Amino acid sequence: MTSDIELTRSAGRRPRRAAARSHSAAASGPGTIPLADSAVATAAPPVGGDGKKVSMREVARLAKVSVATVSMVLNDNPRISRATHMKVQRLIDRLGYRPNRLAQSLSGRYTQVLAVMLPALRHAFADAYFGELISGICDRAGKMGYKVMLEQAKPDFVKDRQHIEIFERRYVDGILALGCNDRHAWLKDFADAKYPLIVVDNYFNQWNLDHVVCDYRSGAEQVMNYLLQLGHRRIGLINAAQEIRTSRDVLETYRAKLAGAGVTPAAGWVEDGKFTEEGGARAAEMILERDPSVTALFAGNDKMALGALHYLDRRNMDVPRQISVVGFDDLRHAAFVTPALTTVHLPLYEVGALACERLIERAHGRAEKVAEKLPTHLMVRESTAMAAGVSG
Amino acid sequence: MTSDIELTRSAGRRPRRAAARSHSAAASGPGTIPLADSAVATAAPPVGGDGKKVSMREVARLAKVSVATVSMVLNDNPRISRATHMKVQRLIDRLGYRPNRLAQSLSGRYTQVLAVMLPALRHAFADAYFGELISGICDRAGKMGYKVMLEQAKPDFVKDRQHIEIFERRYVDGILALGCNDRHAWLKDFADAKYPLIVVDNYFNQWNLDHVVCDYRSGAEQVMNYLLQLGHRRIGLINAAQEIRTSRDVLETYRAKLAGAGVTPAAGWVEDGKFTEEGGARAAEMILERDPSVTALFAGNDKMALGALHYLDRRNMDVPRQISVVGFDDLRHAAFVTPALTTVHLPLYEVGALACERLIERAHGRAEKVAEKLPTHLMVRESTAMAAGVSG
DNA sequence: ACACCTAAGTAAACTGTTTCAACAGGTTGC
DNA sequence: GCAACCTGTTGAAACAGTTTACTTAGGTGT
Repeated sequence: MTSDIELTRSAGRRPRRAAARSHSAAASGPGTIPLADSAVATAAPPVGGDGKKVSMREVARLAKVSVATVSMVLNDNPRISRATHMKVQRLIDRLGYRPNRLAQSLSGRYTQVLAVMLPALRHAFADAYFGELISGICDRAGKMGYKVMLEQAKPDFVKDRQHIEIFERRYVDGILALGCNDRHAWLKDFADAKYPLIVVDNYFNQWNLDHVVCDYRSGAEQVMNYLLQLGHRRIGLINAAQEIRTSRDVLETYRAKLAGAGVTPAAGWVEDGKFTEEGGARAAEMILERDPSVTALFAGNDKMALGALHYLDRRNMDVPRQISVVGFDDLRHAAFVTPALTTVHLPLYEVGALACERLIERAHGRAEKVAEKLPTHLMVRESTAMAAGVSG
Repeated sequence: MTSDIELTRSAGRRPRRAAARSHSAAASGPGTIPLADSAVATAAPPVGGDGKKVSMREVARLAKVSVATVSMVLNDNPRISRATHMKVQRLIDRLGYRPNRLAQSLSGRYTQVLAVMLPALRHAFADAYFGELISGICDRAGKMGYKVMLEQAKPDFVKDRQHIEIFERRYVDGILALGCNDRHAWLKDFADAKYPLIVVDNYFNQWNLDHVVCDYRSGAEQVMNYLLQLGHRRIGLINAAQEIRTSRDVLETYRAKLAGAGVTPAAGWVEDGKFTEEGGARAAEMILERDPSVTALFAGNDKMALGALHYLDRRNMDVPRQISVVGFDDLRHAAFVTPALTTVHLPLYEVGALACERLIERAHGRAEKVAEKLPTHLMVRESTAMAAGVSG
């Protein structure tokens, strides 16, 4: 690459003292080494340390106990007496000793790390939807003593079986899969629950996978009820990615609710908006070109709704007087736009946090399947009004 | 918390075979164990494995070589003969053996993990600015065989010295610090370059820290030159966070350029927009209230510029005919707004990627300080025009 | 007075890899 | 004919912890 620095693991030789420990111990009886020997003498907390990093062995030597005892002190094992515990703990504090997590994980059962798997979209990280989920995940993980690793499910990643490899090579204890859909066949490798994985904000019927989702059906129902109540009958749907189960839920709810109101939706009322602003604008255009009498547009996410608003603004159509627009997500941004967007609030932060917690439980032996559904609610703002021609 | 599952590390007892290896070897000469013994017999690739995870020892035993040899095969050590290399490699493939990364890192020098440190903002992950940086970081890290860990510099995190601890406990090889400012005193712990850290898209004069930044001064110069060329003289600045060096660079450039054009900026022309849409809107309002004759607003980031646009729209002011607006960042969103935002393009993806690469070099022994400045350029779109009263 | 029990602590095995020092066995130099 | 070198391989130490099985000392029960 652009650097000529060696990046191989077999780099720079590290000096290995040949069986030095046992000899020095033999030279003077065990524990006769004076305490002032090392960092103990410094009174101040060892910020930056004296260079050498202390190991459990060092602590044990200075405390005149075995490494097993130090380990047990660290893990609050009740077999250790109050006095020894205090003695060792004090030394730990004084030396600024911190257990090496690699050694702990190697020896123990857990890595205390989770992977967040993002779709291979170029701008997945710059997306407010994923950001909300990740925010919830990171907060909860931190509280539970876990670290979070970022992964992207690129074609190569899956082809190389890396989704399995991060477990086999003991990188992580579990995976939180965001933004996945029916085409992500690699997910079926987790259907047997051999390695813990939780699908976040989507679910699958074809594979038996753990999941934590928002209640998209109920959200869509609230939107449709509300629009129908406002007198809308010719309602367009800007949906997306039919390979996503929750998107299909929205579409099905839309159809069912229209049917329930005695309306047969025209084929032209539904258009794919590809989850983007541009797509949403284009979809709005298509729908209104095919049927200019449509009085409301229901978008499958806020981004597409904003795109639609944008298109309508360009066409000088008055939202909400001429046409109503509803989104889905309730991103921060949605409230801060003209007109402020009526939308379905998804508890994405909570979904992320809960998924994280359940995943950790799973990794620690929880047997029952995880299948949680969190409630959504409608945020009525300024982009919706009575259908034109209906008196309030 | 909400779960009663044990989360301690000292969980479930794992059976330990007592010195079984040496005994079984004694029972029959070394290497006389039949090959069909374990997974070797299966012809198909071991997707999912046979349950037991294979270690290097297992591979060595079946290949009738030492673990040292297997290790050298894995690391392509030239001291291993072609024949042995092939024999061992074939077995590795057949068994689906994957080296344990914890053991590798424990034994070796590097963890092959970097931390991305984000500010403690509730919505840091949902931010397009950070998203771009992280996207660049993750891509480059992946290409260089590194994993990326997410951290948030919350007050507790720093108070507990966790920014040091992630090194001491061998979680990571280095830190990429995003969104930091002069108040982040914890950064000075890295001034001595004891542990590798690179400040991303900001820099410090008070602490000697590695950094990779966009050229904010040059970006601001381009904006000011352009606005002055269009005839603007009464230019408002919506800036933010003066504890950020690059923000001060923008402010200083703004003042210098105005002075160069013989303009003394009124005190009321500069207002803090707090990097948010809401703040940008409020700042625009303040500036225009104090001096309604201002003909252009220059915002320190796109979010604030969008907020300003929004405010101007609400006030029915015509952008760009009545007033011009310029942003800074060039987020995807900026191009997709009415009117499309004229802004300074920051190569955030590239900054992230380069910072990542330099950090890895640093972790691997690079001695020279990292201080890179990437060029920016003006994206002229629809939100700017000749100043009112100036003929084109 | 002896077996039995408990509490507190320890030695050693174990996790899975890297790397060094040593070592056979074969060439080559002189 | 033997010292010197080279090649390929190995045993074991090292990394830094956890956990098990054992030991020792002291206290009870009968």
